[in-house]
Amino acid sequence: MSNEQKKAFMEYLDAQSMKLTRERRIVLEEVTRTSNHFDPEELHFTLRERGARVSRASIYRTIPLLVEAGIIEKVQNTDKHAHYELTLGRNHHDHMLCTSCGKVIEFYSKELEQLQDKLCEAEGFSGLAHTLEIKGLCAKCR
Amino acid sequence: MSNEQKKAFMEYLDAQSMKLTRERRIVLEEVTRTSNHFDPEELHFTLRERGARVSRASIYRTIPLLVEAGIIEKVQNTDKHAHYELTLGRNHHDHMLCTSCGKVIEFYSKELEQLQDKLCEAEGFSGLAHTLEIKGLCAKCR
DNA sequence: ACTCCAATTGATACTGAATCTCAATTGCTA
DNA sequence: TAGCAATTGAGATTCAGTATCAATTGGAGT
Repeated sequence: MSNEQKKAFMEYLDAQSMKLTRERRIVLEEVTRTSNHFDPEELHFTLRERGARVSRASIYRTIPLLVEAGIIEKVQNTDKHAHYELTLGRNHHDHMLCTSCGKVIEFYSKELEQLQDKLCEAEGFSGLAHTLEIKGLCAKCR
Repeated sequence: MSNEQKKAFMEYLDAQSMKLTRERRIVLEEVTRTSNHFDPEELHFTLRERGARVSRASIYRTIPLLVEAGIIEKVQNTDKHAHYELTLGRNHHDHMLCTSCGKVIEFYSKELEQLQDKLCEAEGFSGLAHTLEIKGLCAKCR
């Protein structure tokens, strides 16, 4: 886990008069350690496997805090349950999702970002965040 | 309801050896009649109010058929439950969502579409559909 | 380092959207 | 018009996510 992420969380908690508990530390560590994408149930299972005792309730309670602290973001996808990804300390990107094999391609385009800013301006809209998901077939599946 | 929508549904059902039942007709009519955006529970309630007897189960069973038939699309939003919007017979567009007042701005940009095609090509990806949602503040709320 | 108390936790109950079940009903094809 | 596969409705079920509340704990103040 980068210091940046831990620092951001501690600052957030402090600002809210919240405590950095053992459970919150473990969740943050796991989120930043393993993978970029995760969902709450999977996280719970992984922690159980590794012998870290953190209840399901605490995981569900901690995730929104990490979102609020700007460390993770909810990913928009078709699935019924929520997915998240680590964002703090990583560059912004959008997603292409292969509907055949499930592959996720992360991509970034400066041009795209600029165009979106232009479109927001045209509507008098102040854009803060966006999610773009393109569904289709990856090179292998097409 | 436009003929185009009814025709598309009948063709889809036929191709799947499915029947155009009273219930499916009522759901299609309501979806195309009222609004662009809706969710299943709201649809159920509205139909009850209007005295049309269609069970919740049938509504939940019909919606995926309308999606498959290309008549409606699931909308990606933060909410916990699914939302859909009428798409067949309407032009493609993306959304800006005001996080303060909830206002939804629909917009279209040819430039944006072309840029996405270009980005897909660069990844060897065959894009079929996309959703872009920009969150921020509308002109009034900013 | 110790005390104290509000914040937090875990176990479990609960909620609500969505799906499944199955006997009764109904489109459609011949 | 008959016949049967597809469909329906009512209610049971699932499952992600939330709420409850007694027991525990972090950390500010001393």
